[in-house]
Amino acid sequence: MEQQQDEGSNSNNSGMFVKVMTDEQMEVLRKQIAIYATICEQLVDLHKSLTSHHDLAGVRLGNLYSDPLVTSGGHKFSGRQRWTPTPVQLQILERLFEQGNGTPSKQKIKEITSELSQHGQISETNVYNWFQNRRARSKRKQQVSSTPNNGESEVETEVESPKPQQNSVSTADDNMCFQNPNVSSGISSVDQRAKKVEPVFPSDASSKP
Amino acid sequence: MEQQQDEGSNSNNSGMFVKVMTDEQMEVLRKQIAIYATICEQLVDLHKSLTSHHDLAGVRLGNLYSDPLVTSGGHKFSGRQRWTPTPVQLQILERLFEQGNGTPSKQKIKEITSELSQHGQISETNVYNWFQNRRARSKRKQQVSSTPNNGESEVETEVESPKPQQNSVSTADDNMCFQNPNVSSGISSVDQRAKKVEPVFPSDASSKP
DNA sequence: GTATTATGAATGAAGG
DNA sequence: CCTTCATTCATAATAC
Repeated sequence: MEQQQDEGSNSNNSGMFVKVMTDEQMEVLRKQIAIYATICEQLVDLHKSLTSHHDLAGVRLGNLYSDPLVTSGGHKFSGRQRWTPTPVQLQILERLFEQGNGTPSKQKIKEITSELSQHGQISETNVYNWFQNRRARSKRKQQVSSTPNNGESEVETEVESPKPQQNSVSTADDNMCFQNPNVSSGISSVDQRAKKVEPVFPSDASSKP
Repeated sequence: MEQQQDEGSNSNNSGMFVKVMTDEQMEVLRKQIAIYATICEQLVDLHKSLTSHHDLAGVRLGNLYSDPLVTSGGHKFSGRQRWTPTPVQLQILERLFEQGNGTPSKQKIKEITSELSQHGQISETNVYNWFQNRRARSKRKQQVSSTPNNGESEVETEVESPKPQQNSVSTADDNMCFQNPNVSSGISSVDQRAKKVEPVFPSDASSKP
């Protein structure tokens, strides 16, 4: 909406069109702008940091790991790579999976881990996860392959799963909460301050681009 | 904050201290504020959406699956079946877990559920499961961390590790990660606009909190 | 380089 | 409680 000179009766002024503000108003206004600027800056920055690599085709998106001990420096992406089995380990694991058909007991896990640690860095969790995933994968594969497939165009079975939650929309000021020290404080303050900003101009600032 | 009718009798101020702006400046200013407001609103909203998932003591955070406003369309939302705590809920839960020394009685569960339902859909079962899982997880973590190795001097010299897998041996219980779905585009635009905003007041509007 | 696939990891829920 | 399953996310690997 185009802002008219609703507030300005100035129109009838002589030549100059001017708005007059008190010093106080001016101060408030300036503060608001500063606050907004700060907020936007922080938020944008945050998002930038969060999205290290731009989105893909719009399907999935990347992510970024924030360093826990950073606290000061910019964004250093200290490695946090997932375990990757060495070929040797993989071989052993595969073999165990075949023979020990689907029963990776806890005790076994320890043994296996010990065994595999001789061939590379590994932890029990890795082994555990590996078996879990392996099994799930196998099962899934079978399911898919065994799907009778009913030559018919498979209809959208899931008609309309209503969203279970997400009702947090209407809540008063349900703000986002981050646990991360860096982020959390930043965001919190931002949010708080955002709330405090009061519009000087009653004109609609709610024109979504 | 109340706005007075400054605009009205802008005429020459008598003894008041006033600042004068041209109409053009006023316009610019208002636009800037509007833009800032919009940006902030969007960003905050965005963050809310992004944090619909959860994470905390764990390692990662969230996800988000739907909502493409930019992506043309024909996008059906995949329904979510299992409960996912909202950030607020998670925060509360974590707190309770810490303080409520590991004994979520049935009665407590009800209370907590009531409390949490204020921040999103939730059921007692969810709370119960959450506590159970949380506990189990903690315990597991401890176990793992308390098992540094097989007592054997770690064979760090993994000769056969063709892959640069510098697996983080640490139990890595603190790492924050945000995921950004299709937000990037939005953010980008926002960012662009933010840059377009030019300061009207050359004065110190840069009071960083 | 980008998009796709494979797979390690996290977690809510169910079973015992 | 503890274990197991199913589902999903994130990322290394790989194809394009």
